[in-house]
Amino acid sequence: MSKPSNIEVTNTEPESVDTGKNMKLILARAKDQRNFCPVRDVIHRISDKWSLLSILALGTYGTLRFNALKKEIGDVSQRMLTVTLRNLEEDGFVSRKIYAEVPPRVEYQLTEMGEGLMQQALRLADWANTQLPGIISSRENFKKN
Amino acid sequence: MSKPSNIEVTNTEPESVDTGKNMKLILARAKDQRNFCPVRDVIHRISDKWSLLSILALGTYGTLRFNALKKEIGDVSQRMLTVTLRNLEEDGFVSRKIYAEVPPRVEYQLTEMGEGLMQQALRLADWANTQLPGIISSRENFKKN
DNA sequence: CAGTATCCCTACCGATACTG
DNA sequence: CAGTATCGGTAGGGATACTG
Repeated sequence: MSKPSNIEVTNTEPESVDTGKNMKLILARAKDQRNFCPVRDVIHRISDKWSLLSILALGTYGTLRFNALKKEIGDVSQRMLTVTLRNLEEDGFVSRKIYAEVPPRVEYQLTEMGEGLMQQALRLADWANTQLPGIISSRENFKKN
Repeated sequence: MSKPSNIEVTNTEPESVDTGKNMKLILARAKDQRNFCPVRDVIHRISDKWSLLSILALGTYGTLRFNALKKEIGDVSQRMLTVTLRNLEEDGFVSRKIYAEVPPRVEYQLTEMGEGLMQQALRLADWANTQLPGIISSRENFKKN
């Protein structure tokens, strides 16, 4: 649990699925790390209601103050934006700079790791978009049965 | 909402982040689709507690019966495995074949789309693993302040 | 401006018991 | 074997009010 000494998951070939014994290793590790799995961890972080939108907004504008970000996202509550940003900051995806002024000014921006996360999200978005028609028709088909 | 006529997100270059006006389009669409966004949809599907593990198990073994899958995952409740599999089936990631026998036999396996989803997950896993040290140290640093 | 603090509501999830 | 049905606990999230 200390350090991930050897990474079994190294899908450099996006077209092919790892098969056979390698998959068993991956599965075994996934089960092992049930309570501390980096994948689930990252997914959990971006799967809440506002993280992705916050990351996308920061990626778009570079730097945003709290209320500018809030206005940009639109319908997020003040509380939830604070919680979201603190979590992202804690994990190192977002940096937070406080300027000692009155009234206070706080600026948020993506860290390098945060930009990496956004790229992962965009990738997933790309794939999801291509799959969308299939998902929708599958759902409609499911309803009928 | 009917069909995604033009896909703006086409990150074929994994090394670079889309910048400028393209990002604004992406952000605008993400906000627009707040209540029906394919990305959030897919993320939401795989972000629950058991979907990823189920997909990984099915990807590993190819075909599994309900109780075999349950045993493989280990600590999932019967109810939650049923719910998880139904959701995955509804979206077209998992197929479910019922054999008219007594006692009943039901076999689950990944669809083609499900294998695609697993590949996306493995990709994300790969990235997450490389980022893990950074995330951990960021968290520890955060605690101190 | 950029937050906390409080309350409350809902969705997810687990345990247990029952069934075709 | 492969599920439902029911209940109850917990975490995510929103509304509102207050503050350095």
